[in-house]
Amino acid sequence: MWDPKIEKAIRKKWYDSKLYEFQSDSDGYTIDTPPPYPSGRPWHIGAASHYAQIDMIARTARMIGKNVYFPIGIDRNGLPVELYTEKKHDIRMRETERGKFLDLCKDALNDLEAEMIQIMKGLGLSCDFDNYYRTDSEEYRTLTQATFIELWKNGSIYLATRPNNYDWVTGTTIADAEITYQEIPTKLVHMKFKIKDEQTEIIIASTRPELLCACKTVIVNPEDERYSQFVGKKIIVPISNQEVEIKTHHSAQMEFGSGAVMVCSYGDQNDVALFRELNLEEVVAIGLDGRMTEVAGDYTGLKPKQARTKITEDLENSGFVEKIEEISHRTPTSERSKIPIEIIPMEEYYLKQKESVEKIKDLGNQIKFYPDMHKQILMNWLESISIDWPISRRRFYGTEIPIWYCKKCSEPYIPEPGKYYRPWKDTCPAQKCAKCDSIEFVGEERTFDTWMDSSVSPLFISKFKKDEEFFKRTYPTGIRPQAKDIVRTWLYYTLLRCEKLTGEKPWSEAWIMGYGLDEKGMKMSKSKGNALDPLPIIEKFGADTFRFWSASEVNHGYDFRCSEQKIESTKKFLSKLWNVSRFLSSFPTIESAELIHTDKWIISELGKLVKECKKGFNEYNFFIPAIAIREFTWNIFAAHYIEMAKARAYGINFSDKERDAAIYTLHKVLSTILKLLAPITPFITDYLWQTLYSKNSIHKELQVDEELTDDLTEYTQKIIEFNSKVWNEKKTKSLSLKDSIEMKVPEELELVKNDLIAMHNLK
RNA sequence: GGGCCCAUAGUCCAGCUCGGUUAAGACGUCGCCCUUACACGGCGAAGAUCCAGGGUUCAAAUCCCUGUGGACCCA
Repeated sequence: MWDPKIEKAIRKKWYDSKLYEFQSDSDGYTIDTPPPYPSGRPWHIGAASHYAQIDMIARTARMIGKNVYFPIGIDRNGLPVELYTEKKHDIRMRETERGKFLDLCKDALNDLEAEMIQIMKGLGLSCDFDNYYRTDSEEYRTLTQATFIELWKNGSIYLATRPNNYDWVTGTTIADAEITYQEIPTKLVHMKFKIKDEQTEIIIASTRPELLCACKTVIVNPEDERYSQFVGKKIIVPISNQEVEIKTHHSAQMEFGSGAVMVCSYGDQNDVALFRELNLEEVVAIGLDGRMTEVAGDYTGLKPKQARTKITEDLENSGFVEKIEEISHRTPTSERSKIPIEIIPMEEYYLKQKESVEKIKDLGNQIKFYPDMHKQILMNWLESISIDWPISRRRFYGTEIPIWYCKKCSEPYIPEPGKYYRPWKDTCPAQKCAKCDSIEFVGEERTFDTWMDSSVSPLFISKFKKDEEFFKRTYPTGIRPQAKDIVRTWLYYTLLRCEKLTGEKPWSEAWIMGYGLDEKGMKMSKSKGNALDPLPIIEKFGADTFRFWSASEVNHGYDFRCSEQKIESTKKFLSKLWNVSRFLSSFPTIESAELIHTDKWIISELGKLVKECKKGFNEYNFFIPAIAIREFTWNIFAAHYIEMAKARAYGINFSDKERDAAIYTLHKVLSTILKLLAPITPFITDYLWQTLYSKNSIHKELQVDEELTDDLTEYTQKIIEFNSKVWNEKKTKSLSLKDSIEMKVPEELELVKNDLIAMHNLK
């Protein structure tokens, strides 16, 4: 029986002999492997499946003769490790000395990373573990900073104070791409606003009454006749008592609430747009600590949620409330901390992206997507880009923004690219300010959005600005494999950065995989508690079982369900393959033979299989070969051909020539199956290959090609039907399968008659 | 509100591009069976109004339209 414990020794042999080494001095096929983030156990089973499939891409490419450059990195920048470290040591980042905090993060990452690499090796990945990179290494961060410096110099980056998405739990700005929307139950408060100098009231509904103090106007739809008489008049905001003008704007929906909308800085992105468009004076009602500022009067210091409760009570007590509705509101929340974000004006660094949208569309169209439908995710995202990308973060564990400012005149100093800078602790490389000659500088304390690091991965692996010759040979790289959910972030930002820096696409192909879902079809996540830990599953059933499950479970590009039971049952196929091989191992291999019709029949079915597999390999869709191989091996080769050829292979009542033909064909078919399976299940195929056919690894072989043969596949159905008929007949008559029976082979099977007679012991 | 994908046996999934087979396979269930590779097996059985309605057609799971339900993305 196939024992997955053997995998360990096989793996060791591969890695020790540098079987998958890339020849860096000649042209290669480069995989822009996603550097996984070591966020701790359990590693997502969907991710494990994802990396297993990326490895199949590499192996497929090697088997068609490509010199595969398959680097692997670990993404180590960003928020998750900071939160992990805070929790682990029960400390607060901002209350800890920065250097010490960074050290603690680094230690945590090293532990998590070691475990992650063990899992990846366990999966049998054929990437270059000896030279794995880290996105927080001096070398990588130097590149991130150098690309920033270049973009700063060519004017692609600027500082601006704008209303930004602010996550007050983690204390940092976040990009639109880091926002997720959640339906959250909330109260829609219908408030009475009094028109100045009149005895009339207007009802205004809002989910954010705590922002009354930041209300600068009330808008109604220009078409809305109910309010036309009030347009231009002053209205008095309850509680805060400021007077604001009623204006018309098409964004006021007549059907929502009363049709009149209060505009505050800032309840949502529409407010932001209105403040800009109507040139309203911004009021900062919520501070960086996530609490109401002094403009909130009695509510100063409260968190928005508390202030909302309190102000709602006060409004009710003062008779300003008409009614309160319970509604479900689509609320923007931070992808990281899961809390509703606030929109707060802050100064941040921006990378221009609006101007690049058309160029990125072009690049996107130059790239072949597998599957093609997922290109649409990128195109949809490009359509919705409305502001530039805020790239600075008020966090510690990230690549530092390499800028110093003159203490006296605030002139920025940008260092030379090519070195790693830490302005929060390093002294400024400049002697004096270029503008005012002052000699004192203040280092920038902020770090980059981690996508600033990840988005240069194709440049890093192709040695951009480091090895010109290698870069020219390697870039644009071959393929970017990645998951569907980070198209709008990783894929998009990489296109943006690489376009700006090289003017070219970063890869020729993009391969987009779906998500791993739980048994019920829900997205798996640690927080929901439905995440499956891949490690014990791989240990229990072996990497090949896991890999074959991954390939055979679902068509490429679609989301897939994960269940341990399904993975376990996949193991049966490997056992089948093992037993077939065990049977064949009792026969010698034969160079050539004169085939009879039964042999030619299975060879033509084999040809069909090869063709089908090639189709799948060409699209890097391993579902196609996995399903086809299983079907062929189990239900045609083992069930029918082996049984038909068995007597002949043993040489019972057949000539030596006929015997040799059977043996030759058996080995021909099995060795082909092994090669076709090699990219999917590299362990068992290599083991069997070396046991039966060669001293060398199967992973040094080229993939089989179709051979031109007579097409006898029309017999397949007839053979299956006849065999079934005989088995049924014996069953009805309570005969054992080896018992003799009187049945006539139909004329249409005349060509394979002798094998059928021997197989069924026909009279 | 817009986009995208999906809907086929208890479960997963193929077939749909290019209309015509008895709608394939796997898992699970149920019978029978040790047949010199394999009981992690073999043989066999049950199990599908192909989401609904309409249209095109001699013929629709497949093409078109309209719904319904689900997933994801965006506003």
